[in-house]
Amino acid sequence: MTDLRVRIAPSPTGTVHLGLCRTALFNWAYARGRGGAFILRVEDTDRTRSTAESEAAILEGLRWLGIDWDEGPGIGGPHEPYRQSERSEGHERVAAQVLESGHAYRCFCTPERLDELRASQEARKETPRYDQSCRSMSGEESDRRAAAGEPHVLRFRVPEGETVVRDLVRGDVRFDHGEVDDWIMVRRTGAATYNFVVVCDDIDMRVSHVFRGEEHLVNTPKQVLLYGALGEEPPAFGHLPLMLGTDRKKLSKRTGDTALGDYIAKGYPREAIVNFLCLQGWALDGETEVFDTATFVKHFDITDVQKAGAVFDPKKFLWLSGDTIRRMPIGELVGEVTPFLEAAGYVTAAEIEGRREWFEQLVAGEQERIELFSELPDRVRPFFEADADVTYEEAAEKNARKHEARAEHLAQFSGWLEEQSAAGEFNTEALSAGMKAWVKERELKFPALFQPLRCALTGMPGGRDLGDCVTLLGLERTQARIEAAIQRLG
RNA sequence: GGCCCUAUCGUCUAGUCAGGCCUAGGACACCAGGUUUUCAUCCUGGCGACGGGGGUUCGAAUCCCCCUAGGGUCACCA
Repeated sequence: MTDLRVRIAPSPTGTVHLGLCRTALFNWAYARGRGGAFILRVEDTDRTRSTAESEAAILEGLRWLGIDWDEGPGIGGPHEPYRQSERSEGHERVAAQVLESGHAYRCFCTPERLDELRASQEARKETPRYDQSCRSMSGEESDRRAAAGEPHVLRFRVPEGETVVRDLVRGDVRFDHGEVDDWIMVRRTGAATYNFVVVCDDIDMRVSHVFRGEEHLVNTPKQVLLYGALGEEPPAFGHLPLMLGTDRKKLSKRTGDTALGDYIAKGYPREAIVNFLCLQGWALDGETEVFDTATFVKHFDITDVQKAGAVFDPKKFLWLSGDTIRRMPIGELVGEVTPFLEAAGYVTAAEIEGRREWFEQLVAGEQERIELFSELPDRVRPFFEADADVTYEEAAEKNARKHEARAEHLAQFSGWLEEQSAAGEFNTEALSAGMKAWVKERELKFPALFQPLRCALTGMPGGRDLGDCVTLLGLERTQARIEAAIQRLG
C-alpha cells in the first residue's frame, strides 16, 4: 500500500567510507521504520575507477552493519538491473528523448577548448562555466556534424528562472538558473554522467525519497530540472550534514581512519559502530546516547536530522565501544574476541571451544578493561606464557621489589595455597577473600603480598583480581610462577 | 572568488518549526573526590555554550536583518 521507496547508491570506487555507512543507515532506517522498500543500486558509471572488489566490499560492509535490501545486485527485483553500468540502453533512450524534446543540445566543443575557457575564466577570477557556444547551433548543423561522426557531448539546456529544491532537512533552497551550468548529460564516449543516470534510475525504480550527503545539494537543481524536462515529479530530498574530521573538513584519511574495515579490524563492536553513526547528526531524545538498531529504526525521522556538520569524535566512539563490550554477554564476547586471539597466535578457535569455561573466565576478567576487541590479546598474554619466564613489565617489577620480605611472603603464600587446595577452597571467591585475610593476619599492608604476587603471576602492574589469576592458572602453574619470581626477584 | 549550506559547552547533541516551563538539559572528554589488593569498572561533584551587532516583543537560544566565522561546491568524478 505504500509507495515509499528509498535507496542507497554507492559508487564502488574505494573503501567502505563511514559516510556511506551512515547515509545507508539513515535511508535504510527510514524505509524499515515505515514499511517502505530499501533498494541498493551500484553507481558504477565511472568505468575507470569502479572495481568489482570495491562493490563486493560495500555489499559485505553494509550486510555486516545489519543493513539488508529488498532489491539490488545479486538478489534482483522488479527494476533490474541494479548496477548502473548495465542500464545504459535505458539511459541512451532517455538521452535521445531529452535531445528530441529540445531540453538538451549537442556540444561539439573539444576538451581542449573547454580547458582553455576554464583557464581564462579562472585567470579573470570568474566562475568557471560553459559559455554555451553550441547552445544556439541550428538543428540542421547539429544533425549534420553528428551524422558525420564528429565527437560531441550532450548538454542540458538550462532555462531561465530558478529552481526551488524542497529539502526535508534544510527546507526550501533556491537556485537561480544563472548559476546552473549547461551540464553534460552524456560524454563524448556515449556514457552518461552521474547527474543524468541518477535521475533516470530513480525514476525507473520509483524512488520516492533521496537522502544523501550535503555535498550533493548543489547538484540537485540540475536533477530537478531534468525531472521536469521528463515530465516527472522529483522525489523528496534530504541532504544530510557532512561528517567532519577534527580539522572540520569533510572526513578524510588525513585526520583518521574513514573506512569501516579499519574499525572492524580494530575490534569495534558492530552495535557500537551503528550506534555511533546514528549519533552523527541525529539524537534519540537528547538524553539517551546508547540504543540499539531497532530503537533507531523505530524513532528515526529525516526531519529530526541536524543541519550542521558533525565533527567525528574518536574518544566518544572509543567510549561507546567499551560500553558496548561491557554490556555484552560473556559467551558473545568470547566469540568476538576469538579471531583476535587466534591472530595473536595464542590459541585456535578449536582450543577455545575445548576449554570454553576457562576462556569465558579469562575473557570475563578483562571485559571491563578493554574498549576494543583487539586490546584483549595483549592483556591476557601472561596466561599463554611459560611459567618460568613470564614477561615482567618494568612498573610491575619495580612495585614488587619495593617489598624487602617479598621472597619470604611469596613462599609462605605458596604454601597457604596448597593448603587451600587440599581443603577444597580453591575457587576465586574463597581465594580472594582468603588472601586478604592472610595479609591481615600477618599485620601486613596489602601491597606487601599483592605487588610481588601480581608481578609473579602476570608481570603486569595492574589488572584483574589476583584470586582470579590463581584459579585461571591452577595450583601447579601458580606455584611454578611464584617459584620463578622468588628466583628472579631475589 | 561566485553560488549554496551552517552557526548552543572543546566534541556529539536536547531545546529553535508552534517566543515565556532555559538562572540552557544529557553524553564524551577533562578536573576533583569516593569504592577497590592494583588496573579498570562503578558512584558523586566540578568545569564548561546560545559567534557579534541591530531590531520585533511585556518577554528571544528560539522570529527578522546585517556582520563574522566555518563548511560544501564550482570535472566529459560520484
